Amino acid sequence: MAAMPRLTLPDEKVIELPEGEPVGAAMPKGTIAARVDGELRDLSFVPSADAQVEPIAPDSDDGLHVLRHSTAHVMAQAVCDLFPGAKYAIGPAIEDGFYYDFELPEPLHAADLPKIDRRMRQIGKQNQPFVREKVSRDEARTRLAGQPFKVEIIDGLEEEAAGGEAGVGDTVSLYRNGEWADLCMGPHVPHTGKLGAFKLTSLAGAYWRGDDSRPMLTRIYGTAWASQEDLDAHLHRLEEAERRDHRRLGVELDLFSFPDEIGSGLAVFHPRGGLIRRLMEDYSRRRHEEAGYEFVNTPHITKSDLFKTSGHLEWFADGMFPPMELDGGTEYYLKPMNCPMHILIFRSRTRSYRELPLRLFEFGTVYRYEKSGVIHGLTRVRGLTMDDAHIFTTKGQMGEELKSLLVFVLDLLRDYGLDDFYLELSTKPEGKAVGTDEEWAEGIEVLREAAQSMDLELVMDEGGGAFYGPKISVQARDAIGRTWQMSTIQVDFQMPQRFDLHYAGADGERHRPIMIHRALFGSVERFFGVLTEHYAGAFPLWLAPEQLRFVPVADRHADRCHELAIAARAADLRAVVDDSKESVGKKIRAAQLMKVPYTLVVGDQELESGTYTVRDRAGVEVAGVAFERLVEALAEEARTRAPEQTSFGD
RNA sequence: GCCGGCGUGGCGCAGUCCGGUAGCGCAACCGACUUGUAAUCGGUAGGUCGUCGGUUCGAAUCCGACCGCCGGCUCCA
Repeated sequence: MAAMPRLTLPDEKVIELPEGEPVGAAMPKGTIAARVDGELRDLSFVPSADAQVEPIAPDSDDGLHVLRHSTAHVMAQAVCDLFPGAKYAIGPAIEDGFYYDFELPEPLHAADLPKIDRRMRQIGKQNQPFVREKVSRDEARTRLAGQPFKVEIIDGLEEEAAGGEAGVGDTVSLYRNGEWADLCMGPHVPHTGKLGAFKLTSLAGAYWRGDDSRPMLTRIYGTAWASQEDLDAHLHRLEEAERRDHRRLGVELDLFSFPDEIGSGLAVFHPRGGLIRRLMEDYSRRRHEEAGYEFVNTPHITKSDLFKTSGHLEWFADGMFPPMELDGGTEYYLKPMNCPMHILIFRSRTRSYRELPLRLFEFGTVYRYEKSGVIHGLTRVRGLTMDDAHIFTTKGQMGEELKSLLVFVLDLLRDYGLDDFYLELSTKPEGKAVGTDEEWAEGIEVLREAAQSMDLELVMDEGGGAFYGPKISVQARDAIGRTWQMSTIQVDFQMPQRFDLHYAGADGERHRPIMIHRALFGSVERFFGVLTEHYAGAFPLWLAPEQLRFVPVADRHADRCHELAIAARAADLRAVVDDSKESVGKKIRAAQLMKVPYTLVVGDQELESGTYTVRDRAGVEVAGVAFERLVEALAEEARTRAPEQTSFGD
C-alpha cells in the first residue's frame, strides 16, 4: 500500500491527499497556509508521501504570523513602487504586527504613511499570487542586484553553508508577487487579496542588524489582524494603555513631575504622589520588620575604591555618573548600588554564625547614568530608590532562606494588588562562573522547589544567570495583561569573595557566607509607575491620597462637612471638604476626575435624615447610609488593603 | 549615543508652509448666584513663543548650534 500525505482537519478528521498535488486544493475554506511535518508551508507546497499536513487558519498564531509577514512584503512592495531607489532590508512579523526596514533616497515622514497604505490596498485588490521560487544563490544575487542588504544576507548564508551549518542548502527561496520579489523563507498567504485588516502605525530609525556601527535604516511599523474586529480591539487596547500611562496620570492627578531644571530621569514627587509613596514604603517597612530584617542607612557617595573592590567600576562604569574629584585627587562616585555599603556593615566587626542569616534592609537611593534615549517616565530613571536588602547566610541556611524569601515576596506583592505572576529562573552560564557546581546546583534547586511550591508558572532561562550566581525574577501581569519584571532574588557567590567576608562557625573556623541580593519593588519609582498603570490611577483605598471627599450643597452646610471630616479623620481616614464656591455638579466632577474613592454630598436632606448617599469614583450611588457605618466600612476597607471598593448596597 | 517627530501662559492646543509684532479651552484669581450627584454666569491676571546665535527694516514663523520631551534601535532571508 503506497504511503499518502495525510491532512488533519480542524475537527480531527483525517483525509488523504492525492500524491504530488499541492496541499492548497484539499484545504478547508479560509485556510491561508499549512504545517507540513511541523514546518510552515504555502498552500502551493507539494508534500512528500507520508507527510502530516495541518491547515492554518488566519486567526491562529501561525496564521497571524503568515498574515503579518505577507503584509510586510506588500508594504515593502508599496514603498518600492512609491520611492524608486529604496533598498529593503528585513521585514519580519512581530508581536501584534510587522515592520520592514528601508534605506531611502529621501527621508520618509509620517505624512507619507497614508500614501503607502493606499498603495498597499491597491496591491491587495489585484490579488497578486505569492509565488515561491527556489533558485541558486548566484541567481538570487543576480535577481536582487541593487539590493545590498539582501546580497549581504545571501553572502552570509553562503558562509553558513560552507561552515556546514545544518539546514542551509545550496538554494535559497524567493517569493514573488507581481513584479516585486524578496528573499524569503515564507510562507505567505495565497495572494495579496488574502491580507487581513492592517494599519501602518509608526516610523522609527533602526540600525542594520541592530549594530550601531552599521547604517541607520528607516523602519515602518504596522499592525495586522485576521479581521477588522480584531484590529479595532487591538487599537482599543492601545488607547487603554495610553489612558493608563503613568506619565499622563502623574500630571492629571498631580502626583509627580520631571522638572527640566533638575535633569533628565530625575523625578520629584508632589504631595499626593509623595503620600502614596510613603504609604507604599511604610507598609513595606512594617512587613520587613516582621520578617526579621534590620534597617540600615548608607550614604549616597563614596570613594572610588569601594566600587573598584566590588568590580562595579570594571564592568558597570558606563552606567555610573562620572566621578567628582577632590583637591587631593581623590575620586568620589554616586553609588549605583547599595551592596558594597551593606557589605561594609557586615564586615564592621567579627560575625558569628549565630547572627546568620543577617538581613540588612534599606530604601537606598542610587544613581545610574541611563542613556538619554532609554529614560522613560518613572520606569527607567537616573535616580531611584531601591527597596534593597542583602542577606548573609551560611551555605546550609541558603535553601530555607530562599524558600521563605520567595513566599515573602509574593505575599507582599499580592498585598499591593498584583496577583498574576510567573517566575523566571536563570541558571549557570556556560564557561566562567564563580562558585562551586554544588552551590549553583543547590541555589537553583531550592529556587526551583520554592517556585514549584508556589504553584506558579516557571520559565527557565537556561544559562541566563550572571556569572556570580543564579537568579529568580518575579514577573507580574497587570490589569490589562502586560507583564512587568518586578522582584529579583539573586544569589551571589562573588561579592563575599571580593570583600573577603567571613564569619566564625560553630567549629571555631572561619567560613565564607553566601550573599543574597533582593529587591521586591525593584525601585520604588518604577513600582509606583507600574501600580499607577495597573490601577489606572484609581488606587485602592489604603493607598489613595484622599479617601473621602465632602461636598456641601450650600455654604450653610460647610460646617457640618468639616465636623464629619474631623470625625472621619479620627477613624484614620484621609478626608477633605471641597468648600469651593462651585456648583455641586462641578465639585462632583472634580472629585471623580481626581479618582477620589468616595464622595458625600451634604445638604438639607442629610442634615435632616442623618444618612448619606455614598458615591464611588465609578459614579455608583447608594443612598441611606449612616455615617458611622460608612466610617467603619471604609476603615475596614483600608485596613484590609482591599483591592475592590466597598459596596454599600444591601 | 543614533534615527525620526515635537517644544507657544500650570495643562491641552491654534498660529509656523506664504515673516509684519500672540490666540482659544481648561485651571488660577475677583464678583454675582446658594446651588442636589460629571462642567452656572460675568470679569481679571498670566506668555522675552525651549535656549543661544544668524538672516532681515522686522522672526513664534527662515537658517545654524545646543537643551529638553516623545517614539524606535534583540526578535535570522
